[in-house]
Amino acid sequence: MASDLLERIKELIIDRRLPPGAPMPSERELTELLGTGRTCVREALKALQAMGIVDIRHGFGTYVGPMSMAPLTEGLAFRTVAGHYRGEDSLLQLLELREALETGLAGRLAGRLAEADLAELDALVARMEEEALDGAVRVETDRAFHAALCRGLDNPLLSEVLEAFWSAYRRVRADLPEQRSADPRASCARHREIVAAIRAGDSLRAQAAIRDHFCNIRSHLRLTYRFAR
Amino acid sequence: MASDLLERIKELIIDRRLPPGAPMPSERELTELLGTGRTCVREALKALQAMGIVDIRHGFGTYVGPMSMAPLTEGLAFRTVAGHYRGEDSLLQLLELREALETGLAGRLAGRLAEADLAELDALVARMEEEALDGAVRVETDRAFHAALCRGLDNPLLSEVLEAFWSAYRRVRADLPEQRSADPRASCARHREIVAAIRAGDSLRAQAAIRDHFCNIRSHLRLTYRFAR
DNA sequence: CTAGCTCAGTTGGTTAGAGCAGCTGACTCT
DNA sequence: AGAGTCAGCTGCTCTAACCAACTGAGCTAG
Repeated sequence: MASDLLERIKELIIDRRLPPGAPMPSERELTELLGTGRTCVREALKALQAMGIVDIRHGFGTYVGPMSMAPLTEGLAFRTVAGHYRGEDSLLQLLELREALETGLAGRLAGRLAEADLAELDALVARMEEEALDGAVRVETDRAFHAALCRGLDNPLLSEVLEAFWSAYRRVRADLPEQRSADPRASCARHREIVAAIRAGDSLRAQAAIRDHFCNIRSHLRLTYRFAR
Repeated sequence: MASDLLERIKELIIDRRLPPGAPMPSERELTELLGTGRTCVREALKALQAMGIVDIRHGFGTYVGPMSMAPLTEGLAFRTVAGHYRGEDSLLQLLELREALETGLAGRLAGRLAEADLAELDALVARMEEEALDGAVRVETDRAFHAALCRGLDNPLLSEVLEAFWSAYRRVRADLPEQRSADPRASCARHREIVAAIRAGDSLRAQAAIRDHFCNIRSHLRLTYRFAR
């Protein structure tokens, strides 16, 4: 009877055309509305929260979630860590996933990026080079670069999914102890080449640059694996 | 106090190296183990279930989940439907996401697919053509084609993510009423071209074929949008 | 009159206890 | 030996009460 509670709450959101950020009925109201106990309502809401559909704020209320892809990060990171500890090359798989997506992106992106976006990418690479001199590139800078890359596509979903993959990768690297980082100088050069290729409108070159970038990361990853076993 | 219950249960899985399918402690045991009420344990488990980390079976027990990307489908489909009803081109975004990923895939796939896989793809296209004569291509056949495509990559994560995107797209199309389907005959030809390009080892041609395929779907989608408004 | 505090009333968070419902396996009766 | 039953696991649902976070109205002190 209360097994399709999740669906019914989803329907409620759809039917009422509730936009992200809109307040949901309170737990007590939902309890009456759906003719079920509060426990079940709460369990359903928790599940919806895990999916990013709903946003629960203690003492304040429940709201329609931002519908971002952020929850993906959670599951993906966990899956990857768990797989890693069981001896799978899950981190490598995650990296390949990102590579496939970004490669496909670069193809469509080349020559279609506004000069403003290109300038921002230039600035980010410049900052990377600065930071590389001080030792290591800040994580935020790298994230900003990848985020700026797909902004030009005008596809929020794509951006968020990529961001989620990136975060998951990052998180897993942070969770796993043994890590050796790549040469930051070489990494900068690769980033610069990516921007150059896109500016030149050379789709093939852009893809090659991305692939090259990932190939480098991958080889370092493999090194890590070898030492870990 | 019980706010990081989720994390603690995840840790439990990691620490005990529980593989997918392994039995979790029962709710009552977890209650004692974590020193908290049963309600909270259940809420946490529900959330974990929504992330695919745990698999709950009534009257049987709770098990470590398959860690598949299937839950992604849920959230993605909902987000897309909700966005659509609010006037966004969310379905188009989802389609572009798939396109970017499959394009990136095709690049790496070309020439690297075993003959056995290619033969299977051939067979699937042949079946499509048969079904096209009877009216419309069965959904299962299309799914099988896309699934077979990435099997050659030996990257389960990639396959699952793609499958999740595909399912979400499919589900949304089914949920939304107004739909006009593409010409099945033309669709078959495009699928055949994709296989041919990959067999030829022509990375560029394979990408073009995929792009072409999606371009066709997209134009039909746009048509649908125009009529819907 | 205003700045700040307090408190009542909202919301979600947590707990305990009871009973329901699905599944398994051993035990019993035919 | 086979079929049916039942005890004992599991998760599911509900109730009722209380805790904790936050808001906003209203009061108080400056």
